[in-house]
Amino acid sequence: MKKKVSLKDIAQKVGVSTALVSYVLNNKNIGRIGKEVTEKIKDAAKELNYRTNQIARSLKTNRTFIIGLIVADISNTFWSSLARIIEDEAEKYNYTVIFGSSDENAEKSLKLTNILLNHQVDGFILAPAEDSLSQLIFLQENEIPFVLIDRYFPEIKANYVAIDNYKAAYTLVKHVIDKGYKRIGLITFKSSLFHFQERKRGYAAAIEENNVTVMQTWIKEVGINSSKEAVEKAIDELTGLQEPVEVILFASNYLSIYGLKYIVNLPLKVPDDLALISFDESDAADLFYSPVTHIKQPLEQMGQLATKILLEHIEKRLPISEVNLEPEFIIRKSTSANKN
Amino acid sequence: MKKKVSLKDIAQKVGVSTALVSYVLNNKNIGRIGKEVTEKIKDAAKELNYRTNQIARSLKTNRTFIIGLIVADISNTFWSSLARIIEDEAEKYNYTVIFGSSDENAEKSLKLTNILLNHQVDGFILAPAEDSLSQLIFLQENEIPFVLIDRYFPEIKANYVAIDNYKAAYTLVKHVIDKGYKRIGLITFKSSLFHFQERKRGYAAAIEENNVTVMQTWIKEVGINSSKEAVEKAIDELTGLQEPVEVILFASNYLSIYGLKYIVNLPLKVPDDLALISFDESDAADLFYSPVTHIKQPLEQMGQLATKILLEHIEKRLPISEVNLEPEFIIRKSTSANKN
DNA sequence: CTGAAAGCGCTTACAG
DNA sequence: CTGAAAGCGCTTACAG
Repeated sequence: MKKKVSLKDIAQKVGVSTALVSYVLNNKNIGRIGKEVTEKIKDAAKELNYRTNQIARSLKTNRTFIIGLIVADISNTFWSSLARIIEDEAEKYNYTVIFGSSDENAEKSLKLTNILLNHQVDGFILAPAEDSLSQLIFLQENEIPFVLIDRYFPEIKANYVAIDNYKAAYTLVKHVIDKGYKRIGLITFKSSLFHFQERKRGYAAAIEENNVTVMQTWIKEVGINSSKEAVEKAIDELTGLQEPVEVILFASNYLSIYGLKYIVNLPLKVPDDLALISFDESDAADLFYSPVTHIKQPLEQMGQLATKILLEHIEKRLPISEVNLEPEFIIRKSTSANKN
Repeated sequence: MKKKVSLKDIAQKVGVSTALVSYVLNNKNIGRIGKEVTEKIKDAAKELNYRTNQIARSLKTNRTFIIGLIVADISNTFWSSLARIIEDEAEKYNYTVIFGSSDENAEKSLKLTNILLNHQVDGFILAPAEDSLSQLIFLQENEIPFVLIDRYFPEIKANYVAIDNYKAAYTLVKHVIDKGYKRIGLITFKSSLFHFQERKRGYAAAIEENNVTVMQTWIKEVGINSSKEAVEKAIDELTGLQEPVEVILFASNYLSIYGLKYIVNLPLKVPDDLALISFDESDAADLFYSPVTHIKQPLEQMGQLATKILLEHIEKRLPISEVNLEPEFIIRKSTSANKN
């Protein structure tokens, strides 16, 4: 790289101190510095194509205007959509985003957090992995601002933006129960993460409220980084039961995409042989031959609010924001058969 | 934020200079510093939970270990998949990724480039927008390493990793011509970007080679940030011609996703009434009732190579790398009708 | 109204 | 073998 032009270069050219140049270029010269000098400095800056070295500035000001975003996997459309919204919102406040994918792995997320911390990010937007509570506590102890997104940790009081997953799952399952379905399967992740537990709890509550006992064989929990084969196996088992399940609830878009790609090639037909409900929208759910009834999370709001809350907390000490957003419940063809 | 512990804190605690601490913590003390002092310093660092301030280091070393990634839109699965691959590859070399979405807009991309440059990124991986050639020339003049991904600018000699888009389009169209199709429509972007021009050229070449003249009414060019309505209108026009088109080629996944979501609700049936071919894979193309024959770009290779080339160029001056990768041609049901 | 000086937290050439 | 000193490129409290 060519050597860069610094304040000093401008100062020398104009014949003033770097201090003056800094003041002028940062518009901190209101009613202080003579108009002539100001002009000269601005001209020189333009002529030399000066570019402020944000790193030097950050070292002095203790602010980088970078926020760290740690998601499960940036290549998943749920997270990449959120990333885009966060990027746009951050940009409004002149912040830039540096990101990392944790793969739902606490070790990886710790490593990422440390790297981003070394880069002196001003704060984090996080979708923490299982077993990463200690990392959050560490951030709190060090007074580093962060906002949880999509997720919630009941053990600590922290900023978060999410939906009520219990209610969302309950709504989905209640919908099919009202249609007359009894045997309802769940494909979810084997995970202690609160939102997955809540989804399971909501699922079970809706069923039991209807005086049906949830069979353990109805619940399939796949490893959080499972391949599609695990999902396929779960579907086979649920539909191969002595009394096969009449509905399958997918607890995330990741699961439903794998599931739909498998079911599309199965002889059984949706919704007549099997009804489908799912968390999260996806192109797959839209273009499946029987579009899937699902819960659509308000990504726009989630991303924007998370960013806003984070930036406010970076600016000043504020009380914790705990935000539960209302998801959309979208009814499609996959639950349109009549069981009554 | 709490005040951070610095080298000075460790130095004071142990009673040595910060220089010594720096040497020890960076393992630059081989056969230099006494074992005892080394131990003491390392212990103190651990005890105080020292974290090196990457920003201070960068200011001194002129290296941030951050690469700037500018794509068209991180929420598009093509770019987010690439982002993930680049993230993983970069991480192997201890680099982190800071990203931005240009929305195919040269002004926005200029702004992004400047911001990332201010943050002193060590180099860029870029999918430049239309009319942003001057930005690339600027980077070259300033000797800032970059690699183009997915795109190529014939006007300059620069590192790039892409596929041969002419050949890819030709292959797709040749496939349907061999099946007996004559009237083939193209939905692409109104864009001077080289890869889109090449796709159009390959499309036309395959048709004309078959002694058919390409009708101007077969080619629909929508604005590069069009809504889905523009794609829908294009489809209506192509299928509503006096002599309707028998095949539609979508020049990107963005176009085909919108297109498929529309066509799925149309009375005409794929592949019998209309055959479909497309660039890029997608869940939509997979789950469309008649899965779509397409060109699959080797994202893994593209991302990894782009990252490797960039990092090598950051490390040292090297000759330009121009890489054309071989895409996969995937034949599916959408072109399975027999026209002969 | 203007600017010299100190300092942010590192690294490293150099002197001892 | 060890470490004081300079300096990366900024900002800003403070003195004049």
